[in-house]
Amino acid sequence: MYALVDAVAFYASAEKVFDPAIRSKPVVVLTNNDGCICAVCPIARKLAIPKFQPYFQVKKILEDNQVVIRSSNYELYADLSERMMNVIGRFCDNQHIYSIDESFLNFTGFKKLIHDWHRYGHDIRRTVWRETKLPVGVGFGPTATLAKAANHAAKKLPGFDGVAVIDSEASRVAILKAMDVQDVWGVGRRLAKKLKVMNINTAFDLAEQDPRKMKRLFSIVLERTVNELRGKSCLAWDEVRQDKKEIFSTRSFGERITDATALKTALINHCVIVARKLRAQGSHTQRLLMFVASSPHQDGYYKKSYIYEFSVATADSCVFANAISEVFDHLYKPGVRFYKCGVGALELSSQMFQQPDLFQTPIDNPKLMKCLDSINSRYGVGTLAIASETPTTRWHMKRAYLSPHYTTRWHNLPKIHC
DNA sequence: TCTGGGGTCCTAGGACCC
DNA sequence: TCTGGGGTCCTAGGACCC
Repeated sequence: MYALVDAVAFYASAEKVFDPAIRSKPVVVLTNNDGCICAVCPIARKLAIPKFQPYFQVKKILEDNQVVIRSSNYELYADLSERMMNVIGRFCDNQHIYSIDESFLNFTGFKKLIHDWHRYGHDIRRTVWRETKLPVGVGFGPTATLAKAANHAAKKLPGFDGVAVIDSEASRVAILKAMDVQDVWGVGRRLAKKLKVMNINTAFDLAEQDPRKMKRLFSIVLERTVNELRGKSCLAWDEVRQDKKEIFSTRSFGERITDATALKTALINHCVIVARKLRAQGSHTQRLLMFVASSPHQDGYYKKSYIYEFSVATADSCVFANAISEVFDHLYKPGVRFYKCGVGALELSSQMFQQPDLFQTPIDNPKLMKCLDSINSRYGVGTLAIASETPTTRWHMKRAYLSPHYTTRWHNLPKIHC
């Protein structure tokens, strides 16, 4: 049995934790740079406020409905996420954190025999609320995809109070029949459109298809999904939590930038993040992609990328930074108003199997990186940084509606007025 | 006069997720 | 005046080689 536990409109709920005054109000949270709406609380959802709509396009609707607006406060969300995951993790010793607000629990071989999954689910919900003031939904199912489907039912279908269980053929059929095919994990807008032309409208319709036929018509990904919906586990536990095959760090700027130094510093910051994530999963790369771009929404769209090939696979921040300095002139173009840039490591391989170069002295310094990582993990990321990371010019993120970092900065501690 | 295979690698863009 | 997220994986199609 699997469970999927996730928070209801996590970012919006997180904003309400330390600000009870807005708990009964409609709240939305914006993406980086206040670009789009990325979280809509249940109260705001009733006002039909669309997710992932550019903010400036719905400004009027938000004002008219007196919706509370918040900029993304990742420092707060990351901290609350960690607390929430710790509480959830107490309910199963095999937990896989899938995203900032979702975690799968695998009860295969669980030490405790659970007779009543409903009750167990409500236990989780109650405990998470009591200890973190975050509302969660819980779904149980014999495969990860069915647990996801149950979780969807728990939160969206009437008659479920935040917990849904698929533990019989009857419950599987009932929940899948009530679920639009587009809400299935792995089926997006485009795929749903094609499926609906074939008269496959609900999750149940999809589950009734021949998996091999779906593979032939669409992809191996959909074949797996169909099998999972039929109760056959295809996303093996260790596959759900497989190492990443590529790792990116990209970001748009709060304001357009034209300055070469600022752009270069931004790229170096991204490559440092990528390098850190690579080391964290024990991977390294021989190919590093770097790109810069102007706004695709405006005329004269400029986009340039470069793939740097190292002679030996590495995850060394300094080596990455040097690579960027080396090829930066190929990317930068004076006069362009840069909107976005990023760095990605492609074709990752395991650090356990490094193939050194016979004729060259090593280009990287794993000991130095290990030292850097342990200092930063102890005293916080950024405590120790490479010199070229430090911004000489400010490029800030636009966050006009930022809430305080209640839990991570002393001067942001919530104050209680008596 | 016209036609013709098979494999690998690369890349941009598509699709999906949160 | 101007504004449009971030991350990962897959695949079709082009280029090139023999």
